[in-house]
Amino acid sequence: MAEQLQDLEGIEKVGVAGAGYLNLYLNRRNFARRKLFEEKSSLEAEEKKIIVEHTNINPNKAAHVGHLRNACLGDTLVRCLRYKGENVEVQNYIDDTGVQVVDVVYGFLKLEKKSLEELEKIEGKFDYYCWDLYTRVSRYLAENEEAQREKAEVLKRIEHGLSPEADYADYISKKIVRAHLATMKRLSITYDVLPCESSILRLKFWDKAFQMLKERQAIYFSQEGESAGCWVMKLEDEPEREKIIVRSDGTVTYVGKDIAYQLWKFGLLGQDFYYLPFEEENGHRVWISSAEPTGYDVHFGAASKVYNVIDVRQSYLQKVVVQGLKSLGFSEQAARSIHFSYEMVALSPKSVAEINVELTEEEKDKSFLEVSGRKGIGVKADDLLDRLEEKALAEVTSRNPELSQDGRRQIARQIAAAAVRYFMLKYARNSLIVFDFDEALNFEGETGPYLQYTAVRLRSIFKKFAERFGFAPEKIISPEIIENFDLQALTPEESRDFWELLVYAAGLDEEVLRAIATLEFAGLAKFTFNLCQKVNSFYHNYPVLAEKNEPLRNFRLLTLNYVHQVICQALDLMGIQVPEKM
RNA sequence: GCGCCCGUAGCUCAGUUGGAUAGAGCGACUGACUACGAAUCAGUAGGCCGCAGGUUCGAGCCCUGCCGGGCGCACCA
Repeated sequence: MAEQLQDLEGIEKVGVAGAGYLNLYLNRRNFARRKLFEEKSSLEAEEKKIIVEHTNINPNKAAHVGHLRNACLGDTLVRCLRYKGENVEVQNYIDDTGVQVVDVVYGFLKLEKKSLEELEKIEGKFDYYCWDLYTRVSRYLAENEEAQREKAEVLKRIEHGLSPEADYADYISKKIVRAHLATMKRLSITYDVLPCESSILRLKFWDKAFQMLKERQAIYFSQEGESAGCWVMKLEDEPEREKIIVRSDGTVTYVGKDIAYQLWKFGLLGQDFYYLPFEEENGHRVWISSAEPTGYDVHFGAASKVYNVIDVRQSYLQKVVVQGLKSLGFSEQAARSIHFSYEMVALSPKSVAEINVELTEEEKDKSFLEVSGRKGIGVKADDLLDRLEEKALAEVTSRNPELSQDGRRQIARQIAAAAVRYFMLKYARNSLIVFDFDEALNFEGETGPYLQYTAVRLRSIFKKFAERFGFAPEKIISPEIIENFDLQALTPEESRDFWELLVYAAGLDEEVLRAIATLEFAGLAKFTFNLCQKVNSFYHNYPVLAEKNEPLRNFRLLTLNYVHQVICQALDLMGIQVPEKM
């Protein structure tokens, strides 16, 4: 085997290592030249169009840490796919007519007895206001059967678009969606389109999907048993189980609507929404669906592959959706419907103690607590970001007192966002995160701020280099440095460290492909962290500015410059910005 | 009851389709700022990889059983 591999391109020699191993030796000079100067990304798109759906927060309360995990994972997937060259559309589904919004509408109508005008006058953070109201309503509904009937009536009126309930739902959900988008913007997360459930209902997407499902006999009308009078779907791998799609009163369940939505995503419904601009910033426009013609000639959906970022608890329902596609004969699309599942974020007892909620005796005994909007158990995303910014601001101020107030605030925002994003990515997706403030507020060790700090210091070296030697690193970056530099002249230690650093840094593309294939970003996070550790150690051991030997000095600068580029690229993929100073 | 997930250092977690001596961070302990920024770096200690079988030349990883924890299995979303 060793002999046959002898002629491989870029391979210097092949050695038999024993124990069944072959060692391949790279032609080092060629490898270095290719990595440092020639090779750009060799990745290429494979899909016509990819839809990534993430965030999907019920628009009835503030976003919490669990939602942050979803959005960070989804946005990082989007960034990785785009880096690979894919055409990606980001969707954030808005369940603006669902029971959670109805609860809050009911709360405003019955508990608060507020008119729409009064509602508009509420001061402070509206999403926070609703957070509290939602827990009050939930408690009230649980204790009051008559209220549940009243709420059911409100739900029906909203679904049919009747005033005033539907106006409340529209006002509340839109206002809260704006709050969510503002929260996500703090983390550099944006969307292309916001498809609304209200649009799906009014444009009768479901009716069309229902027709298709009936025609293909993907669902059938149950005559007996518990599901009598319902339209149900049988599960392929669990034939004894059936899932109700249409209730006996003729209304469609959430899964049914989701099947219609999934069909639309693949362009299989033969119908599209209308769209209105919802927000715009830096030339990027976020569109929202509408049930009425709007005059805008824009279209979304019709993808060749779809990722749904939804927590693991919905695995079963996602399976039903995929089965729906399959039963309709769209096996290709079914195979390209990817449920990107991840475990939830729970709270440590210590964190719960900080958020002022009452716990039952049973809850007090647990080692962690599930986030619950109904019970008001959760760390709000904006609260977490505020605390991080406050801490970061204090740190920045003590280190860079000469910077302006605005400048320091800007940096603190970037650091806070980095801390959150890295925190959400560093864990494997099927590992449960037990959220703890002390851990999340840490800026040292394996954290986002550490990565930023590494990049900032590298930049600082480049800046000082330019000041001292009169030219920027870019000026001396040329293949000649490698061609003319005698790699053999390096000490054995530096040679070893240099090659290790270079080969490691060169692995970014491979890491991104792996992340996409496994939908696992913990590896990418780890890769970036390890690279930062290596380069920190490297420049600690091998100074640039103090080096008297000019070729060696330039060679080191070149090395750091390359690694800096890779780190910045990796950080960008994770949605982490690099501050000027910190 | 059935299905899915987790169990690796005191704590939080990695461990690449089974591969060479199981790795990080935090915490603990030692060192390094008159220095390209100490949010850093160098080092020390700390492991029956939940338990028991099995497959394999080789298992933290695959199979079976058990123990412990979590989540699903709505005419809720």
